[in-house]
Amino acid sequence: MTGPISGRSTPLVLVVDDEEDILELVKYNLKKEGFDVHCAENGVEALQMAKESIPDVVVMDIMMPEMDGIEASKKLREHAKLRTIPILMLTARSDESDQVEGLDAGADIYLTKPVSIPVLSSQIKALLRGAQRYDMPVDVLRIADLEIDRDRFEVRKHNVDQAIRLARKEFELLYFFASRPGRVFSRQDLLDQVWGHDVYVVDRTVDVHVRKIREKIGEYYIETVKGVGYRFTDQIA
Amino acid sequence: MTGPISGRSTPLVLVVDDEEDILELVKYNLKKEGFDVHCAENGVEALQMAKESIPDVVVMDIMMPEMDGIEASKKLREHAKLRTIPILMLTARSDESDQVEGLDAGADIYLTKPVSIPVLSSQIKALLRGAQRYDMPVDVLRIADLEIDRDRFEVRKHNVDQAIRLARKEFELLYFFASRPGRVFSRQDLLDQVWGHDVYVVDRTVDVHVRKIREKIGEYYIETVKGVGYRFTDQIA
DNA sequence: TCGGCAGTTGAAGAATTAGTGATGCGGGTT
DNA sequence: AACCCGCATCACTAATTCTTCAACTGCCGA
Repeated sequence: MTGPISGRSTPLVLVVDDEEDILELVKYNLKKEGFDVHCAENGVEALQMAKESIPDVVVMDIMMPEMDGIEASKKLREHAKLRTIPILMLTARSDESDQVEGLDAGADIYLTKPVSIPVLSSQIKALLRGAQRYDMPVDVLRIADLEIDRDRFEVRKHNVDQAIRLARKEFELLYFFASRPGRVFSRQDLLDQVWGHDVYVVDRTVDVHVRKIREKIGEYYIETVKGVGYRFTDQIA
Repeated sequence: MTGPISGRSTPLVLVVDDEEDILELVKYNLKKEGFDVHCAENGVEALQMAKESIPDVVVMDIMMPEMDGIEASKKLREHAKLRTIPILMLTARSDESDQVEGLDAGADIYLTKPVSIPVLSSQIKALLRGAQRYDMPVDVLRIADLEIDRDRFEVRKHNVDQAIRLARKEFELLYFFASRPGRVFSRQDLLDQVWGHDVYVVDRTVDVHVRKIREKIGEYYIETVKGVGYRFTDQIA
């Protein structure tokens, strides 16, 4: 299960539909898939609930009494706190112009009913992933001429057959850098993000780890920005 | 038209399909919709192209020779520079398990052929919007023909590929100026605001930093106002 | 044309910041 | 218990940046 951006342990999905049996069906199945689910029966209610407990994704029928899905999307996009919530729109009508209208109103994905639960679930996960692609771990991260292998805690260089083994902290630091090439991070940033907010460590410790990484993989990759911090080189793919 | 995250004026879409007539059709229509379009005929080629000119969205058929869409998605997600690119997957097969597999491999949206151009276009725009919402906010000040990038701590000039690196104080001073174009600051103002109220430094020091900035980015940007101080040019090139 | 401001320039020393080698501590292993 | 490894820290050295100063240049008015 992809973790939600909110920091919740299980992502919260707000499902909005006026047909109660569909609502129940979706709710039941999404819960089984490991989501937390809140429900609303129309746009007004949905907006209300969204404001109270900010969901990670909204799944919404387009045809509803009171306030339809299009209108509700627009309202969601107006609220600063809700603006970034991905919206998945559902409809019985497969009318193409509806679909375009829904998307242009701010929906991220448009699915036509009947929708299968596995598909819905995967789409929701895709939306959640989109919200935090930077943190989505891959087993092998490729950058410059490096393959950074998360499972093995080692780094391979192109045209070098011997894999390079890094210590845990060295690896985590390198992985963090390599996921965000070109960006400069202060020592404190790095301590907060790689070591953890609550850890008290002298900031020059970062230097020492950077040195060890450089010793092992080469000087080239991590650059010093004097007076500011370090960055992973942006040169060359 | 939604602006791309890359900073390009028109979003670049990479379309990947092995059927050449479909490729042409999609290309033609997306261009008409205002996108820039690159094409590839299989996963290998797509990966190659993506690395060369990083697209804002990838539209990919799932069934392809050489390397299929699923595999290509996974590879894209492995590359640090490509992993945040949204992927829209297309397929002739409406097989549900394919769809789930595609999404779980890292696609963001899954559409079944035949797909209408307006829908495709709206989905692409939705993806671009989504990427803008989620991607790390970039802290870039654009002025004149400069991009002053605080995340990367460097300055880029339009039509110059080599980024310019300034020392910390130079950068801070330039950023201060560029945030307030046209306004004149006395040396003392600058010392107070950039160096800090409590710092005791001779005011001629400012001159030296201005000189170094001019050496690095060009004479044009910071003007001398005799008897008063300096200012960032008003005229936007 | 000759000072005289005011800004520019080059160079040198001071100050700040990063790199380096070594040390100590602990946890896990042999 | 002795050892190895990973990690944090420190003291020292090296490198870069910042500041200062003084000489220089160009413009303006007397």
